[in-house]
Amino acid sequence: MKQVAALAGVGIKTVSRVINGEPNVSAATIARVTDAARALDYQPDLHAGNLRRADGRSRTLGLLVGSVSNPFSGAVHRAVEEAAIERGVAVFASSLDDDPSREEQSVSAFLRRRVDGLILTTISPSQGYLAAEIRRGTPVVFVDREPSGVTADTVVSDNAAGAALAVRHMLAHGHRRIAYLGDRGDIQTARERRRGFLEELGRAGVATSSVPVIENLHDEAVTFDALLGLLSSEDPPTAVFSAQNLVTIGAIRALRARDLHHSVALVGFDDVPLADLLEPGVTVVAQNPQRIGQLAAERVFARLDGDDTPGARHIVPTRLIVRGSGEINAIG
Amino acid sequence: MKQVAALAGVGIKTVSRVINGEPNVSAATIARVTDAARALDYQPDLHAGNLRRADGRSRTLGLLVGSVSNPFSGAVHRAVEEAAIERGVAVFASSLDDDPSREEQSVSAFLRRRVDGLILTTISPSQGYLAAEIRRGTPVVFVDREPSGVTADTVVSDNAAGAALAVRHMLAHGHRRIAYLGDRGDIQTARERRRGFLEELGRAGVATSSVPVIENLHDEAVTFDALLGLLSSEDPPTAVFSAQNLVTIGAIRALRARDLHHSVALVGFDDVPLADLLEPGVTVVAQNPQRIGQLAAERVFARLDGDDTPGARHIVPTRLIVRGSGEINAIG
DNA sequence: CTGAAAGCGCTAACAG
DNA sequence: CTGTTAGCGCTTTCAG
Repeated sequence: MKQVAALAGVGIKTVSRVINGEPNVSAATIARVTDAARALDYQPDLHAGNLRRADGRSRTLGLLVGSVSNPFSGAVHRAVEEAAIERGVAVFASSLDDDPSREEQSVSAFLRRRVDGLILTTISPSQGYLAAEIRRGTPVVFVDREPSGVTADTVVSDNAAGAALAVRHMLAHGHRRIAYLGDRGDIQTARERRRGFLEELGRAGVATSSVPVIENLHDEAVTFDALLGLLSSEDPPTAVFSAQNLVTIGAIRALRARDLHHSVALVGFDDVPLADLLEPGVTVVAQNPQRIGQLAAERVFARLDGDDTPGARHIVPTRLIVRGSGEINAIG
Repeated sequence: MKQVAALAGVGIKTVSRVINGEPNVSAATIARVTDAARALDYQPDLHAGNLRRADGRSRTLGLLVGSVSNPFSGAVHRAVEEAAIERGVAVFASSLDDDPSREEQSVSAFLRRRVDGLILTTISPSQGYLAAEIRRGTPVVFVDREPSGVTADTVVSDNAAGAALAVRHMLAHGHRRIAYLGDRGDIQTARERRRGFLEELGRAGVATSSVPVIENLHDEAVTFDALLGLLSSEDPPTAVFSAQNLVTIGAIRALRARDLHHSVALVGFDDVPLADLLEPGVTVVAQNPQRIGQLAAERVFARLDGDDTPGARHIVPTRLIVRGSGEINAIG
């Protein structure tokens, strides 16, 4: 900045004024400063400025998603970035990969870089470590999973309701023996989906004690093996509810391996790419990750703009997409 | 930091020493400072430190990918983050979305935040605007697409060779009339793939002037329409080479809509999720985005560690994955 | 082993 | 309309 001032033959403060578009600078001076800045390829140091700036804003957000390689996370990221870019805000994005140590590590990395707000997918048993930061006024919004130990804005799918919807759909097609294939039990979202699933079965009069429930499935391979085992058991299910993305794919593979994809029903939670091109098409309870990301960003910016209402839960509806695999009727 | 120093009853510099793990502090003092920091939930301001620090490193990278919602970009992002996290470096990730104005805008946002290095996917006709920054010593690595107007490390797939591989495969199955469905012509990578495609056809003695080449396909819908048109033409192709992710998906849909997916061959460039579960399975020339991201990160860190060899091109091989759609023989 | 003073690049407050 | 001075939170340098 000093170099620019020297080259333009003005004071350092005038350069600052031009860079920030402050009033009270003559057009000629503006032009000279602009030229000098361009000539030197000058980029203002945003962080140095924020050190002294009144609002102290870094125009930066920290985003922690489940896994950058999951389409759900990709969509959330995209929506957040979209909203951020409109406000000239940059986004730090990290992957949780369902590793509790990475959660705190990433948050700390964000905080050291003085982000203006945090959008977090979490896995730790408690987010109490964020209480002080939230009290200090940093907007924190939880996405996809509800926090524990702190109160803050939270944006989630209607996990239990969505799972119930899937169950009702399968019940309507005559199924009574529906298996639950779920993600890790330490993931809050997974527990919600299981709850919705079991409660709906209970309401339909199915003895939930006899329902095949397999959890801690976290990738295709593990799910594949687990479902194969279940299909070979004495009393195999006539329908399967797979409560996550990758679990659904693993389930598809297992059903195909046993050539049961046309006789055992399958409904997945969260949409799967190309699901409509498979045979049969994969019926899913689709989430709305765009909306989740968008809402999360909205909440952060509302807080930054002064909203100080208490943190609330925002629930984004899911919807059933019928494609074939969920409409296979129970036999007998 | 002042507060921590006060609470611990030491000087501000001692706090600094403890935070940075510098030697020459007594164990007792370390303990007191650590306790005070924890009590106050103190997070050092990384940027304030870098203002004065000798190396001036922000421990931050800027990453610009094609589109966060494309699995290819997701994989690159993941690989870069993986490598970065090992070194305690955070990653800013932005999406280009093939908008030239966003390219410079994002780079500028990164630079204002004083990232240590840049990993960029580009779309502008020239990256000359980066010349000064590169000269200044900021490591810049281009991924997926080669830059124009500057020399720097570049990590790309062997686009032309991969396209040629696809062509050879289809020629071996008796095809002579192979259509090319490609992405936007202003994308360097797309031009390379077309070149590889046409040159290989030429080598096989096919008159390239008669080859159906459709470009500027950038999403499923446009591709769908374009291929439908081509299939209805007087001399429809017996095989299709789709030179990009989403183009491949659009092509699959079009072939199915005409019920030609078992009679017209299809080979795609870049892998598609669940490609092996479709009927027929989708034969592709797969890229290795993990390797691309990893290599790019390696190059940035090597530069930061002092490597000052001239910028070079790093080519990541592709490989043909045979799944069915590419092995349909030409009729007649 | 520890602290005081100076300064990184910038903006706030005030003076001209 | 423009420049000067102080200070943001930290590290450096140098003195105890």
